[in-house]
Amino acid sequence: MNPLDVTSALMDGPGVEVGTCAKCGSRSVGLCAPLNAAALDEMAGDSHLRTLQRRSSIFDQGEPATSVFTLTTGIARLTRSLADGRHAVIGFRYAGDLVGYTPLAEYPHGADMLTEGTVCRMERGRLEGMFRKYPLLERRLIDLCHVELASTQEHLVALGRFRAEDRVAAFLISLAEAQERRGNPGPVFAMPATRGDVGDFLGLSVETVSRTISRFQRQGWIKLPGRAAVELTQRSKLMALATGDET
Amino acid sequence: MNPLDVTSALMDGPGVEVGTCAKCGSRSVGLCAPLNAAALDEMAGDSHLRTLQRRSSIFDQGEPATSVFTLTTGIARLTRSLADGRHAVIGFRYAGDLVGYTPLAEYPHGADMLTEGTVCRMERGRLEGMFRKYPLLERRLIDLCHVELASTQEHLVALGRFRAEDRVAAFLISLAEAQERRGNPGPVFAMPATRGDVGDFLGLSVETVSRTISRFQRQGWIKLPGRAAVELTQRSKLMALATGDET
DNA sequence: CGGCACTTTGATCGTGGTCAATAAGTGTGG
DNA sequence: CCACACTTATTGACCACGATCAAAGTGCCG
Repeated sequence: MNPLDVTSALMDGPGVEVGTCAKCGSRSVGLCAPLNAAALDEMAGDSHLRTLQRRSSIFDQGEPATSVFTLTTGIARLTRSLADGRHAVIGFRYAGDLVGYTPLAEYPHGADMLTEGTVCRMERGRLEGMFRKYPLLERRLIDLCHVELASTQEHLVALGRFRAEDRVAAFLISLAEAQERRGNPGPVFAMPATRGDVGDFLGLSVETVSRTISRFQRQGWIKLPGRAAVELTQRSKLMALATGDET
Repeated sequence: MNPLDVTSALMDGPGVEVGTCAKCGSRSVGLCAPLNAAALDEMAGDSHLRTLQRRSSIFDQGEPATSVFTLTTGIARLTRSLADGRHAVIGFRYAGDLVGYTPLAEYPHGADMLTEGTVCRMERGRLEGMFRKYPLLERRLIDLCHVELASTQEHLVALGRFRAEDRVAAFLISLAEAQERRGNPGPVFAMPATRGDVGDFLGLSVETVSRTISRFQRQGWIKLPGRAAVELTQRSKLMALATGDET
């Protein structure tokens, strides 16, 4: 397991049938991964594709949780806000990830787009109806949730016990790993999150994130070949910080 | 939703049949809540009760995840360790809670007892077999997991954005709420966790936890009527800190 | 070009960590 | 029963990490 997973990690394993969602047009890697063609068609029939601009909201914290979404393209940010305006980024989600499923009446967090992208929306009730018909779907949701839980717990350790430098290193590593799992071979990875987003994710101020990234760059551990890109040139150094191997 | 849930919160709702697990002897509030008598019997037949001493381990992080446990009496602590020996407490679990279920090959965290208690062990494979027979069980597991996820995300916000005082206040509130949900009417609650445990849970040092609790006591917000007990005498003050209402 | 959002860097300050010493429980064996 | 060891808690002194405040600097889009 890697440090500080920015996204749910369970990719198709053995025994997973691969199909294509008619609506989404993309190979199903998320919730629908275990479905066959007929089931995929049925899922697609109940769902609606929507294009979203950068920074637009998919749903807000506290809103009635009536829909679930599959992010089909783009990168999203999950946020939790406090009464006084402080807020935290609790995770990032990539194409293929399921967003907004909860058994609670209201979304416990908000979700918005970091890049422009598309989501596939389905009524929560319809999804729950599909569960009865396709038990594999329910199985899949359990697995996805537990993997997400494990990665959230790693994140917890990072916030509770890592220093600023370690957290930023762990973030960069997990960013790279998430994209590698999704087919980007590197060594350059997309980083559409601003310093502020990263700070809100890691419990740090914008300035500390900026200073730490500058330092990594000065040390030759990373390069920033553009506004929204990062290259990890000395990944092992970052990894050492991220895993807490020595100090 | 309350700040910083120390345990999974989904109690029996409408439509939940109530039975008694023959093996555990206790009313089923956790995973088995939706099962009828026959199903409970079958679950009980596949499970084994074990008594555990204080500080003894239920399972270790990294060990093959072959069993799942229902905590039937006592309080447990979930921990995650790093290579260098640092470790964090990622949650506390109470009687009725499911512990150790994961789709991963190895437990992503360890679990040990804070008090003496008993657990009801079942082979993971058998549980998964039960899923096929009793879809309600699978449904229940999804719900439990998502509620746990939401509470872990709250914890994340607390570690990322709360000051030491706020975190300790949030912890005390959630401790009380967890016990109230389980039938302890208060105003005195059990606190078997040491200052060290609390520190590892909140990302603080022992000294900071001790100082903060001392200050709360001096301010008359709490009382400590014994080694492992706490009474919240001015809950609203703690609540204000915990929710981030004003400063 | 101006306006805006984001980033970088510097200076200063405060929260909370670390180190250290003492106190208060808790358990064990003589 | 007390002596002793051991764990846990408390409190103080000091210091460092990272927040905050402030001010340029850098793209980017209308």
